[in-house]
Amino acid sequence: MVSTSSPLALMIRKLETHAALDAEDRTALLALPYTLRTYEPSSYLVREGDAPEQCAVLLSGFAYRQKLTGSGMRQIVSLHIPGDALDFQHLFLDVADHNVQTLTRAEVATIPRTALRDLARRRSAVGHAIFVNTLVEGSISREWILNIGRRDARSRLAHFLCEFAIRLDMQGLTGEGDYELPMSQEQLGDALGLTAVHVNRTIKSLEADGLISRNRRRISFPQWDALRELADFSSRYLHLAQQRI
Amino acid sequence: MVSTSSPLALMIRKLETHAALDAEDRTALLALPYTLRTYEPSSYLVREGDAPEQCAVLLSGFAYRQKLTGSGMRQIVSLHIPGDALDFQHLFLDVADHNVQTLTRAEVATIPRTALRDLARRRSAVGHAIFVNTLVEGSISREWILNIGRRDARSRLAHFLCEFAIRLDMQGLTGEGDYELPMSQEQLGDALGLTAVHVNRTIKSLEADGLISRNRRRISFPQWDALRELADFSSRYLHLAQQRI
DNA sequence: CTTATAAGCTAACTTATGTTTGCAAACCTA
DNA sequence: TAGGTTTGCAAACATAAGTTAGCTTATAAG
Repeated sequence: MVSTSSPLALMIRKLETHAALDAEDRTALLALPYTLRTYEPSSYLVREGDAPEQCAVLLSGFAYRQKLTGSGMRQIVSLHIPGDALDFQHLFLDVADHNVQTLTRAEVATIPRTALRDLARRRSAVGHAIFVNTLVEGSISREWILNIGRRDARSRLAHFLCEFAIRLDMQGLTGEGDYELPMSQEQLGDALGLTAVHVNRTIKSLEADGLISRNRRRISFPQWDALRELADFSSRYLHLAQQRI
Repeated sequence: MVSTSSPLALMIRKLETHAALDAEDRTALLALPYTLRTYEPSSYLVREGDAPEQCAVLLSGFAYRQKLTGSGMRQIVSLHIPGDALDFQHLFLDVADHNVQTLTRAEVATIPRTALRDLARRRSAVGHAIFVNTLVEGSISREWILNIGRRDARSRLAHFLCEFAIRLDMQGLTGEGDYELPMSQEQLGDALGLTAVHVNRTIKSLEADGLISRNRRRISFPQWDALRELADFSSRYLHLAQQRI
């Protein structure tokens, strides 16, 4: 497996959940130049309209993509956990169409996009892995559209929580069966297309039904199957079992 | 430019809006094996759970991607116009995570995914063009999440109409400044996360304000700038000016 | 031409979600 | 310890959007 000594190891692990890489691919990825930096909560990593020359990879902490309406309303369009690449878009798109912001304090490795682009071209398995990663992100976006467009607040929140828990599990970032949800109810609202007030109501309602249980932002799922049922959650869209070609 | 004699010419035109292809790339694309078929309205081209071996390209007519909730509610997650590839996802993802359905009668070319995959690997400009196409689709998904999550019905519908008109224009499919909107109000609702009744109210409201004008499904925009303003529409997310590398 | 069907339209009513506001607990930072 | 700031919580109220249902107008089929 991958050496855990390099900060990029987690990104490689993520890429390998959807595509096969051989030893040379991994070596080449580990040989990529990068710079490490720690960001405070709410720091911008990418701003809409920017022409980023770097690709950011999240090593620890959480981040999200976000867009703003002309009148200043915020919509979080994706949530990212350690190991996620935040910037594969900008390998080939020249202008950022959304903002990327840290949720918590976060360590980020930035790779010059030319280096990554060259590697993707040189080693087709790497290019393939990046492409598949992008496709899976696209699938998640489609599920979010469904979730926001057609599920009521309870199911919508439940679905979000299921996705969050499962993605953490897949990256091996899970604790004792409870999860630190790293966002305020305001931010949850921004992710779900709801107001903070209604998120609060909805959390309370799930809690009252025994579907979640929590202590500050630490949350656990005493009736996982019931929650999953309410959420109408199927993990197909995460493509976890993607055959590695 | 591209010969218009081949049915695949329109797909090539689409790919070239975001990436440069040389003569050899075009020749190779035109040499792809394909079968032509005409589908009736509402035909399924891909079903969630399928493992498609073909890539579908829309030559004429309209189509959409769609997901269903456990309780049977439908959400349209993207809309497609002639020239759009409906299936680049399935070049590298093995199981479909959504349904693809025709909106109108439609001509579709299907290409064996192995052939396209090989070509993408052999000619990196083609692979690049496909990747960029996918990235732009991802950007559109993010804008839809914002649209559905944070804009009210009037802006949401206006935004949808702006996108539709501009995308048709870009593909050169536009008439005299009016557009045939190929969907029922029910389907519009499914695309916008609204009910058909509310779509009707909202259309009427835009019409009463003189922002749109229509005759059956033929629609025109007597005050384009005002509509665009209401829609909070910026075309950045369509990446129309994407530099062709 | 007649009928059947789907699409558009409208109205009355219900409800989920948004808005505003205030307060209290937790958290930071000095 | 104090003071400011963010977050969570709650209640009262407002409203956008959903629901149901019926009626009209196109379009298609016989």
